[in-house]
Amino acid sequence: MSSGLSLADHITLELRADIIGGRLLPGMALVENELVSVYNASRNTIREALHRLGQEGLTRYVRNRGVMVRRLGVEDVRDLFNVRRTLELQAISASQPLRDYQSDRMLEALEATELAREREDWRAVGTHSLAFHQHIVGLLRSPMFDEFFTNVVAQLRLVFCTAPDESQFQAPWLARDRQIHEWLAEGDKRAAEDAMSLYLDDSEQLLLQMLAPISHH
Amino acid sequence: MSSGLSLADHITLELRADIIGGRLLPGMALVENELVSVYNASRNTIREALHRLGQEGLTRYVRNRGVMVRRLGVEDVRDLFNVRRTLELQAISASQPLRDYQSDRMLEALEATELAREREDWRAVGTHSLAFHQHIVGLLRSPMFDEFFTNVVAQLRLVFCTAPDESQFQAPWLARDRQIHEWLAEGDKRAAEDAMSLYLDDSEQLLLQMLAPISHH
DNA sequence: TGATTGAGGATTGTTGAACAATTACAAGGT
DNA sequence: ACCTTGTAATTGTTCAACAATCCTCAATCA
Repeated sequence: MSSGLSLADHITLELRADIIGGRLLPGMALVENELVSVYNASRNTIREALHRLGQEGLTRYVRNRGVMVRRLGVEDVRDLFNVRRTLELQAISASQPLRDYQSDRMLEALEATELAREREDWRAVGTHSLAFHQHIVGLLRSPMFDEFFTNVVAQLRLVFCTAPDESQFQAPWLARDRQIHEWLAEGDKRAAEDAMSLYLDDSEQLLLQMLAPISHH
Repeated sequence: MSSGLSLADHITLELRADIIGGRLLPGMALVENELVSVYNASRNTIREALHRLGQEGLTRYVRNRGVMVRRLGVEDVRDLFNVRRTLELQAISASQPLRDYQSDRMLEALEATELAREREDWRAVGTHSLAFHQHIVGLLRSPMFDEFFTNVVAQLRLVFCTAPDESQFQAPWLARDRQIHEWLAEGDKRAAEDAMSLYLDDSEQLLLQMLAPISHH
């Protein structure tokens, strides 16, 4: 067990995977005692993990009432896309010509998206597509933004959990991602930026109207 | 003690204030047992507070070795200013005409800076000047960015702790802040953006050359 | 009926002590 | 000088207990 990670780290990891993977749905309560028996850890360790998830924005914390998987609303999604627009568009417009390893990492993400689509694993499609966008933000070369955007991505995946599967292939997201990468690789930042801007608008629109029916608290 | 805040919250608050206020200097070890006797709290509670500060980037955590006040280096400062440039310049260039309450909040911060300068409280000068810049970021109207930038500001204040006091008044920062506000209030975003860009460049330059001598270790 | 109140139970907040695991440091042998 | 080794200090984790708070739901009263 000398994995270099503390037990609380492991539990945080597993809980995060369960939330992001949709096995723990928004609104579900995370009761300390239950988790104690599930993970065979002490309450203190569990608490540490829960607090951490709270700071990542994956859970909601109410004093004396505990932790529940966060339920993201219309306002939250708007904020998330404000952040995406600011960071992703800035990353493109301020980017130097793509280095090989940067382009390669993006291509890997796009390939993985393609594979996931072929086996109709829509959750994985979302995951890998977001990985592509994380690499876009990586163009800013800022460790702080990288870490911050990791949380943004996690919260977006949480929104996807609320979504019915079909909505994933309503639009050719993958093709648009590829197009953006293409333009970036060619050095046509203007085209890439415009495409990304439209992409984000459409994506936000889709999520918002998917969330609208669930607006009654 | 029904302050609505948990004990761990209080201790986190006090520790953060001590770090940012320069009473705990970068490199100092935060030993759990010492804090237990200082704050009359149990180790678990202390640990919770320490972990939280770590996630804010104010402390460094090494497994099995504990927590120490973070020592920010040249790379960290460069990252911090990358972030500042991205957010503050974008906030200005994408801003709507200033609402009264927005302008008022900025003016309050500038007045407070002025007062602090008159009583030669250089730490307070830095604090209130940074509050002005936090309000700039507030123009983005993004709760996520607001929270994120709060951490950025905290880390910058940590850098100031390393600095000798004199460096605070080498340049007329306050006048430049005022000028930026002026241009913003008049709606001249271009001028405000350019001034802010220069401001950030100079500020980064100053901090970097102040940090250069301490680059060993 | 309908609103209020008030146990009782469940859950979190906090403590204190204990032990294992890891690290730092110094003493001693080669 | 270099390598062991042992001891102390510190963190990692567990456990059990109790206080504080909140929720539920039934009993009470207008």
